[in-house]
Amino acid sequence: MALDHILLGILRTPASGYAVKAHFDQVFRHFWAAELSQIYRTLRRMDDAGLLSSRSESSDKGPAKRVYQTTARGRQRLRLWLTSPELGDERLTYLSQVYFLDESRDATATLRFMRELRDHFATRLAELEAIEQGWRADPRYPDALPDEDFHPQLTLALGLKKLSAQLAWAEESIGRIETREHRKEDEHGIDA
Amino acid sequence: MALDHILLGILRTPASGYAVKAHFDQVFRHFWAAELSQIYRTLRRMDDAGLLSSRSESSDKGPAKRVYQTTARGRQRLRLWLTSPELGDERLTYLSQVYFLDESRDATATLRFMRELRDHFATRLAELEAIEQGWRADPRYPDALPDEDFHPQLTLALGLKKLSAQLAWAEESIGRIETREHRKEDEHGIDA
DNA sequence: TAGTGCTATGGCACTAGTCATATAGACGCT
DNA sequence: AGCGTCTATATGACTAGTGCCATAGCACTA
Repeated sequence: MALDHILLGILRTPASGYAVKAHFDQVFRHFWAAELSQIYRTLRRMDDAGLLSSRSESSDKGPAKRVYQTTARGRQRLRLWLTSPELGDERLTYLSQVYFLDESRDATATLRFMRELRDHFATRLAELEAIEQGWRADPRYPDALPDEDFHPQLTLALGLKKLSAQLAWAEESIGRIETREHRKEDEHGIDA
Repeated sequence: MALDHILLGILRTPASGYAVKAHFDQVFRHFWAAELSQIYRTLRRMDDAGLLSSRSESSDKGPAKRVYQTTARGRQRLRLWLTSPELGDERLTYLSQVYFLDESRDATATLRFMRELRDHFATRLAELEAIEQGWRADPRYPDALPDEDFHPQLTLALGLKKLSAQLAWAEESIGRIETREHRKEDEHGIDA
């Protein structure tokens, strides 16, 4: 039910399904993803349920769009959702891969895997840092921002911290794996 | 398809569906969760597909169990999966809640939310640290561990780093929110 | 011997989400 | 006129996963 509530939050300012998708891709990218098909279906369902209202509006650059907005009941529902954190289990596929990495006996393959991970984290971190740079232009950044900007800024802060941790871990791990490999080679040399 | 491959990894040593569930709850808890119903259906499907083999075995503490084991084809499939990291989008429900936290106008509610988050992270971190303590008993910890223990240890290392980052973020955020509230009160005092 | 709890498997209804595809208006390009 | 691209909405088939429930063996104990 998370997507439902996220839409209630976004649509406090009116937008079309298409625009909402853009919002996900740009703003929510680092903690939530959603497909258009899923968005449209959910919007329709929540409109029927009276949590969103909609009106048709002509677009200047395409066909008519359906603009949704959170209703009073929707806002009520949103506030209820915000009373307590939802802490579902995280699913980190790449970590389960790391867990079994001994199966690929080849150390080169293991290192390639870990370097790919590291590069991914580095790229994502750079993206978030670019966003942060944009924020810094505001003299009120970070703690004097108005409430509606302060909280998004908090999510950015965690994104930066987490990605830094992940990147540091990847780099350390690569170093540790390399050291292990060298030691194995040395031992092999002594054995031979 | 991640669960499929995780099962291929786990079942390199034979186990029943019930035992696999215990494995998830204990060892994989911090990066993957799975329900019994899902596990049983997946095991059955992969047995049919020839990626797992199974045999019936009597149990010393309950009814007969079906013991599964990864086949040669299954191992092949597992190795293929390990060639490149799967970096799907993370979905952090609590972060989307934080994003909209300005909606609950009440600062007390916001702080309660963040403190609940902090407590959760602290608990989870303590759990992982307890597991780490167990590992430390081994004189080979951490870098001289054999491959099959070294890689699980890497996943634990990331878990610790990430949770530390999350905990630090939660504590900083609480401090920042409190400071904002005090400033608001002061301003209100001056206004009045 | 009845109850409780753990071991063990599995079905059913449901929800969330993906991927492919269809339709169509507006605009610019060739 | 036709083509590509962006805007815009939507459906159908499919996959992954949850939550609830049914069944049942076995051990312990009150």
